[in-house]
Amino acid sequence: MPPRTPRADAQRNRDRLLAAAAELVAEEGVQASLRDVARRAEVGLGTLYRHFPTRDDLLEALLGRRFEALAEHAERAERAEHAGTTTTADPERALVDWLQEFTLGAAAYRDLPAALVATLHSPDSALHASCLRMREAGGRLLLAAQEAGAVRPEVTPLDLFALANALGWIADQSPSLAERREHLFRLVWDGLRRR
Amino acid sequence: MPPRTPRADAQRNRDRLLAAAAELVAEEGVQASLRDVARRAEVGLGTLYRHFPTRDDLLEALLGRRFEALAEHAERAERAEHAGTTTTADPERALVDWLQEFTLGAAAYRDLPAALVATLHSPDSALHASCLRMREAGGRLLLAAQEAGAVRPEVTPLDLFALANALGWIADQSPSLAERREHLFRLVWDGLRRR
DNA sequence: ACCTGAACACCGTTCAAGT
DNA sequence: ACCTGAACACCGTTCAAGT
Repeated sequence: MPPRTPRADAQRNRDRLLAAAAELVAEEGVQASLRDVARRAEVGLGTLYRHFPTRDDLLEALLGRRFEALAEHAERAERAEHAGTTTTADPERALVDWLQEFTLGAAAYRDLPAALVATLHSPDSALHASCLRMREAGGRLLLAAQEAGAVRPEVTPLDLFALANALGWIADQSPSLAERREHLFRLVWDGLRRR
Repeated sequence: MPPRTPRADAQRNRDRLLAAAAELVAEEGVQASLRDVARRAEVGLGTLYRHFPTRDDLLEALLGRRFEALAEHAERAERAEHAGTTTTADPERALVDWLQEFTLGAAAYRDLPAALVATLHSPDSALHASCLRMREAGGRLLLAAQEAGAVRPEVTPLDLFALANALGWIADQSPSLAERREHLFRLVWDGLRRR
């Protein structure tokens, strides 16, 4: 038998929890109180744990679509490069554009970068899969840019992941640093380019 | 009258608290439980708050010397450059060396970088003064390196502070990134150099 | 199947009571 | 002058009891 559709009240509670979490996490960051989420959703605390046994499960529900979109973005750029015949495919440009968007996504909420990096060593996290897919898609864009001679050969996909998260982390730590996000991005990016 | 020497038991408690905090913060990072610190010091919880009203007061007590030393390091290098007559003063080298040490100091404990960056907007923090002195000393080393044509003119002291903290943050987030600390430092540093 | 909230073991912070 | 620990208002997580 195919999976049954969930009971109507369960589905409703799940929706309410996600809406409440989206608000609260946007306001207070990844560390927002789960009790507050349940309260705002007007749902019992146990109900939250039933739907999202772990904080990472909740975050994955909030961010999954965005991360999938980022992976697809990279995969699309990759295919465009392979198909590049008449038009000059520009692997460097493709990587920069993607990296900018990735940096924004990795810092969608305050303290999200730390959660994403933690994912590296906890394969059971609900965020692990979508995070890995993004890293791999970005890694292939990196390789193309390196083969085109635009990026230093000793840069690894992990370096990219680390630096993008670090840039997102900085910007979320202080308003005066948030202003300098693009400037800092350019400085770091220039460190990755072949000279 | 000059300030009286503290009562012997008060001095003893302060020492015990600092010793316990040094251990615990080294083990668990800046967020270590203050209750645990008091317990390990075998001291009442109120005693901890009397000596260190704020977590930042405790951290300043733990790190003050180290930060002062870093500021002095930069100031020494600065004076050496001014006095540079026969020997070739090397402002770039002086800045890199200092920045390496600064990056290590800013990440002396897990999550310390976040506390230091927070200092930017909270002038009442106990960490503010020593942090500011470091930033200013580093800023003068930066200026010298820029005047020597070694570093891009659009890099600010705040950029330096932000990037050093970001590098320290990365290294403390995951063992596999800690291994790449020097490599990442070189990549970022090369982004700051004039090309 | 699913929901609820009390219960447990923790926090940070304050403050009345002691010496 | 300094120390102590109970008290308060919060957490995250679990689980017996309900529908």
